[in-house]
Amino acid sequence: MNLLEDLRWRGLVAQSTDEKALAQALGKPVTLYVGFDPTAPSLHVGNLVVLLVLRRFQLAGHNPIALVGGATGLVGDPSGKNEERTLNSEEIVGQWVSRIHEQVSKFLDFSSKNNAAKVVNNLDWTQPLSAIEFLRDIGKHFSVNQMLAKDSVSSRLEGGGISYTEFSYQVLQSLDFLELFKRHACTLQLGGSDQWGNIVAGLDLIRRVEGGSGHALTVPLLAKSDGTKFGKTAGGSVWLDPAMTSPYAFFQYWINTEDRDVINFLKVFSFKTHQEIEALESSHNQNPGLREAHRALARELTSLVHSQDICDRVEAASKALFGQGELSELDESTLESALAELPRTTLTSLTQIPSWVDLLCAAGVVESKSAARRIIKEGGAYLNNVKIQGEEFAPGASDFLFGRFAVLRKGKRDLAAVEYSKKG
RNA sequence: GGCGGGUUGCCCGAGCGGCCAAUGGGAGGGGACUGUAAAUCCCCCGGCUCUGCCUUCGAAGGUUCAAAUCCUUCACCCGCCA
Repeated sequence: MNLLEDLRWRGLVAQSTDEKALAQALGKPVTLYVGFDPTAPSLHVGNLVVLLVLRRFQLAGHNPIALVGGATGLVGDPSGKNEERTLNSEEIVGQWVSRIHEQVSKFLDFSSKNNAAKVVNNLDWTQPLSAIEFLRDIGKHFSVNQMLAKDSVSSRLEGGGISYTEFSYQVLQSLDFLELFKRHACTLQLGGSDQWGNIVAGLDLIRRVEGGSGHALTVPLLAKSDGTKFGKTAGGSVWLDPAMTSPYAFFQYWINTEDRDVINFLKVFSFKTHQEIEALESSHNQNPGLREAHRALARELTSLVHSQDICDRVEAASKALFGQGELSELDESTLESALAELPRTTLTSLTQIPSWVDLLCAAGVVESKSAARRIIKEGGAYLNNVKIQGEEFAPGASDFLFGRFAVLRKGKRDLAAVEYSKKG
């Protein structure tokens, strides 16, 4: 099975230019790119879909380029947005560029002899361009009529309006493709399906300027079966940066995947073979409660994004905290390392323990005292896995396991730790 | 530049002088049932020193015993005209 067939099997092909020509071109190594605009300090799991497709291409022997949009990030892509975005400062975008550059690099191989990866920044060729050059040399190749016809633009003309800035975005992205075509003989651009218009605009530009041809391949936007957005939790996006989404939370996100999505997610995110995935599928169908497929998914992604080591720790914590046994039956060091993965607060005294309400609040399990009271009243507050109803409850020194730890829980799976430590 | 319409809680969207912390839906949260799943049912969903008080309805002023609701100015958005 070749790469394209594999991608199709995984449900990773939304649209492509001439399929036969593309299949033929992929017969030998091609250079391809994917762009990531710095719209946040970190990539999130949604970005991972395309990034991992890029990795699949590299594994299949092709030359991957990850483009970080230092320029396009300053302008703002209207695709998929129904409102104009507020611009971020150059300083901020610059910081994000370097963080994303670093992040993207973790998924590609730069030391390969034959097809080492590259990371580029489109600011490098966009920055030196003067307005006049841009309008004469690039702009002349674009027909406003065609630009207006693009979904990203036309939907905005009907709805929230669009600025000249965002309207120009497709020109910048086209320029990127052209530059990479010229500099690195890059002939294929990958992207999410919302990028189709921008990608083919680039192909047009290459044809007009260089008389060259290339290919476009888009990846479907990943949807969950319940129709909600993939990659979001109550707290927001699931980020790849461990400082923004803890590895523990990251692992839990995957573990909590809905049953009907789990096999699909394995296909999309995992590098397991078809046989391995099919085996997980049948075991999942036989005994979904065992969550083998979920576990495999969580484990593979956590070790890929964080590390094997971190994954092991986090998984151990997950098992300990959600195990059937009593928390007090865990030994001290197991409990300690499990709690290390949770959000935590420290108390410096066991004689003046905050009230039950304050403790939940301080641990960050709830956002406010009102929320704490509400959750207590509803029977959703637990101390060391024991439901505590009644806000007058006063936690005492004896509630600290080993004299050191209290485990707070809201609902089924939202945990936090309180640690007693003299040092503070 | 002119005229008209709009800006409400996380989102959509009612309200058009007191009965408004503000109808309804969605998202979200909790409980029950399960498997740290889904579906279903029930409940909750601004904050606090919580039978009360405080801060919210684009911003700032004003009228009034009383304003999300009326007036003035400003900002932004949308439409039509120039």
